[in-house]
Amino acid sequence: MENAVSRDFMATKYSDHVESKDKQPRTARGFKTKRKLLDAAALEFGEKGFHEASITGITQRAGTALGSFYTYFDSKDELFSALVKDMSARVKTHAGSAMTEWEDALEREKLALKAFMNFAREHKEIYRIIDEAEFVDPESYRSHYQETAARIAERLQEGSVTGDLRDDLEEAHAWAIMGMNVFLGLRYGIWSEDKPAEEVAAIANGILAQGIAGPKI
Amino acid sequence: MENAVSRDFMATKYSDHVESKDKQPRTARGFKTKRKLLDAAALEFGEKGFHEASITGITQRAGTALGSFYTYFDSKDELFSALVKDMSARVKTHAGSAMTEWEDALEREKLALKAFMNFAREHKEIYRIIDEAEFVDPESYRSHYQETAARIAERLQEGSVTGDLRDDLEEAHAWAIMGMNVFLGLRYGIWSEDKPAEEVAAIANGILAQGIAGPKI
DNA sequence: TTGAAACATGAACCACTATTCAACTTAGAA
DNA sequence: TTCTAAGTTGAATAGTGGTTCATGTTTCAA
Repeated sequence: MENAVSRDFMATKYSDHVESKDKQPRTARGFKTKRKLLDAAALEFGEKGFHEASITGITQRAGTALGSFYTYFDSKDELFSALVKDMSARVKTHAGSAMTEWEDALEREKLALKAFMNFAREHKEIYRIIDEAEFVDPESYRSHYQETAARIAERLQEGSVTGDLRDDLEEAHAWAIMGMNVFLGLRYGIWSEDKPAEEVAAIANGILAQGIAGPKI
Repeated sequence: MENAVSRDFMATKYSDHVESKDKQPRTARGFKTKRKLLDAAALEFGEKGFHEASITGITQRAGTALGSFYTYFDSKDELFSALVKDMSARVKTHAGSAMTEWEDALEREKLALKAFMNFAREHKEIYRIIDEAEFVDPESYRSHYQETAARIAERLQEGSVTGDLRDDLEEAHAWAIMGMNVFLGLRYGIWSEDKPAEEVAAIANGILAQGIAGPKI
């Protein structure tokens, strides 16, 4: 991001990915338009999915002309890809900022899930866009989950060091936890909100704390 | 399925869903052609995904004329939907038949995961088709996971009764377990097979058995 | 103030592919 | 064997929507 002009107008939201050269806006007006397109696209993709979404729909939502889209993006795919990378970063940021205060490693995981669930509820379109990336932009999808798992694995590692957690935890444990979180997010964040995030997080945490086995005799 | 003619020719694989009237084959030749189309479609959708897949590609793989497709299916969507429902049933059947012999509820869950992982490895296209249903045929997708979760919940219930499991398990626990399984299946079944199914299943089972907390002091 | 670079506009273009259909072939019951 | 329903065929149709581009407008540094 070498362009120093009007840096203030860069969306804090959408500035973290590498963009194709020559399509960067250079004036305040340009940044504003690009931002409108990005926001509109998130809505359009979130509501309709990649294939049902149309550039026309996006530009209409954004209140710009059809052609303006191509002033800032090379193609529909490129836009989607940019969006996925950005959403991935936002999920990461949000979860990270929710895990600042915790007593032990288990509590930290509980906070992570709760944050994820609330984020999913507030941004259902993000959930859908990342999920659809499995088919539209597989590379980004893979990166998203690999990186997420890596962050979880790191936390587990730290928990092992402090003694909060077992010391034989590995990548697969991280994937298992991530899977729990994602599916609970889908069921109780996206599909329905019939159970408080706190409660869902408590249930998942219960599994991590002691498993589901019956009391030993 | 009221048609009694040539019932022998019905694919055991693809006969479990309700089909649109008037498109059923009535002769041996017809059943054979429909079967070829279904198999070809599973491959085509599995490889390319719904939107990249084409009817032309499907009929070419099947070795039939383009028009023959519409002798048996109303549309591309209808075919996909039929496929999803069938694959869902196959996953269910496969998992069920793998859980016949077990000592306790936890072992049963381990068998379920191992069966699922092996199934995913052998039928990667099924995994992808069901996953893509989230966007192409949301109803079927929802049903698939709701029903899967319901079966898990039932097993948990039984485990509670026998005392193998805690007695406060509910739907959310089933979803958590399902999420674990699905993500482990994705990571160690579809993306890579670098870890034996047995080992992955053991890890997940370890979580269910005792959680991931460190030894109490 | 001014002129060149940015940006905006939307009609037209174009490639792609799901679906239709009318002519033709095959199966199998009577 | 015969005749009709079932099945096959692939060229033609039709609708869609991503992308281009020539033209007009706005911005802002000099």
